[in-house]
Amino acid sequence: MPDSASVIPRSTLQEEIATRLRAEIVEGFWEPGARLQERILCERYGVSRSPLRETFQILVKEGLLELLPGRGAVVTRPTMTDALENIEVLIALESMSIALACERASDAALAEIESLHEKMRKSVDENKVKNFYKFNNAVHTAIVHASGNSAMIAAHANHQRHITRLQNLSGALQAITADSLAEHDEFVGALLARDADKASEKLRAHLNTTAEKIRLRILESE
Amino acid sequence: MPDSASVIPRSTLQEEIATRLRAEIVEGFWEPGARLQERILCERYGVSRSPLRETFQILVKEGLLELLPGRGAVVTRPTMTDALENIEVLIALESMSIALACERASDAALAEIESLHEKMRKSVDENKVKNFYKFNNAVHTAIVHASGNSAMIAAHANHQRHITRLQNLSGALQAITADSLAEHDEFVGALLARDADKASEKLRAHLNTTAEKIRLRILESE
DNA sequence: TTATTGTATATTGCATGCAATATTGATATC
DNA sequence: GATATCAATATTGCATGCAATATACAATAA
Repeated sequence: MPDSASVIPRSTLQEEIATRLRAEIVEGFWEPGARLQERILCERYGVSRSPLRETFQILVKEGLLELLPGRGAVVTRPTMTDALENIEVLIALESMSIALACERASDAALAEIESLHEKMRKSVDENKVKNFYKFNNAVHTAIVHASGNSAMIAAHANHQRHITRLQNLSGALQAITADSLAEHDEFVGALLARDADKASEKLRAHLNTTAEKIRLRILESE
Repeated sequence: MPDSASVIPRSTLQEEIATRLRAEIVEGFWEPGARLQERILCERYGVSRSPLRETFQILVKEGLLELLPGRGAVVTRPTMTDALENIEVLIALESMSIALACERASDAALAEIESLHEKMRKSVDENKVKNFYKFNNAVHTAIVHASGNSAMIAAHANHQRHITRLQNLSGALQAITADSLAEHDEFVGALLARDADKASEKLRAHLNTTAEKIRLRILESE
C-alpha cells in the first residue's frame, strides 16, 4: 500500500469546477441574485450534475452561493453589512498575522512584501487603479502568508474574497481605499523593523478607516 | 411568486447528514485516519450516495475530512501543530470579538456571559471536568456571539470545533486549560466593565498561555 | 517463510433516471 | 387591463447505473 506521501496528486472535477465558478462569481460574471440552473452550468463546464452539485456545497460554505430547497443555487447578494462583517474579521486575522510575521517571517518573505508595497506605490504614482487594487490585496495576502499559519491563510482567503468581489461588482469600495498608501507605509515599515505591536496597531488602524467608512455608508442608507 | 422571506424553511438531507457526521467525528466515534466508505455511511444514515457525497464536501471545508481521489473520504488526524494554528486563529477572532462586544453587546448578553462564567467556576469548585470544558467553551462562544458579527461567529465555530475535537479525542488539552479560571475572571471582568482594550488584552493573554503550552509540546515531541 | 504477480471483488467518480416540486403560460374571471 | 386558475413543462432532490480504479486475496516464485 502506498503511503499518502507518495500518492501522485490528482485533481478532481469538483476542484476544477469550483475554481472556475468561484472566479466567475467573484469577477461578477454571475450577478448577485442570479439563479444558477444545473443544466446550464453542466453544459457550460461540460460535466454532469453530480460533481456540479458537490461544487455547490463548497461555494455555499464560502458564502458565494445560497441553496434554496426546491429552487436550487442562487448567487448571494453582497451587502455593505456583509462587507463590514468581513472587514472586521480581516482586522482580527491580519492584525494577528502581522504580529506573527514580525516574529517568524524570513527576511526574504519581508523583502517580498516590501517589493509588493513598492509596486502598489508605483501604481498610485502612475494612477493605474486596477494595479493598485491588485497590489493592495497582494500586500495584505502576503502578510498573512508570512504568518506561516495555514489555518489563518485559508480563513483570510475566504473573507478577503468577499471584499474583492464587492470591489469588482460596483467599485463601491474604490474611493474608500484610494487614500490608503500612507497607512500602508506605516504598517509595512513597522513590519520590516519587526516591531510586532506597532505593526499590528498600524494595520488595525488602516483597516479601521475602511470599516468606519463602511459604517457611515450603512448609516446613510438607513 | 413568493418572496424569499415568506418561503417556509425546509431542511435538506445534506444538512441533516452533515450535522450527524460532524458530531460523530468531533466526538471521536469516527477515529482520525478512518476511511469512510460510502456504502457503510449510506446504510447508517439511510440515504443514498448523492446527498452523502455532497455532505463530504462540507466537512472537507470544515477540515474534518480529506478526500483522496480514487480512495474516498478519510477522517483528518488532528495534530498539535493544527491545534496551535487553530488557537492562533481563535486568538485573533476572540480578541477582536470581545472588543466589539464591549462596545455593542446588550446588558442582557453580558449578563448571560457572566452567568456561564459562574457555571464554569462552579464546575471547577465541584471538580466536574466535563462541565468545566462545556462552560469554558460556552463562555468563549458567547463572547463571539456578543460581537454581533455573523461572519465572525461562523469562522470561530469552524476553528473552535477542532479544539473541542482534540479535547474529546485525547484529553490532550485538559491539563492545559485546567488552570484558566483566574484568567477567565480577568477578561470577563473587563468585559462586564466594557473596557475593550483591557478585555481584549486579557483574553489574548489567556489564550496565549494555552498556545505557549502547545508550542512547548511540539518542541518536546521533535 | 516472505515477496510478487495475477485475478476476482469492492469502491469510487461521474452519468443518468425518476418522482416530486416549481415554473411557465394559456385561459378564464373580475 | 389586472388577477386567478389550471394544465404543460422544466427543474430539482435523491436514487441508481456503469466504467475505471483500487483493494483483497490466492497462487506462484524467491
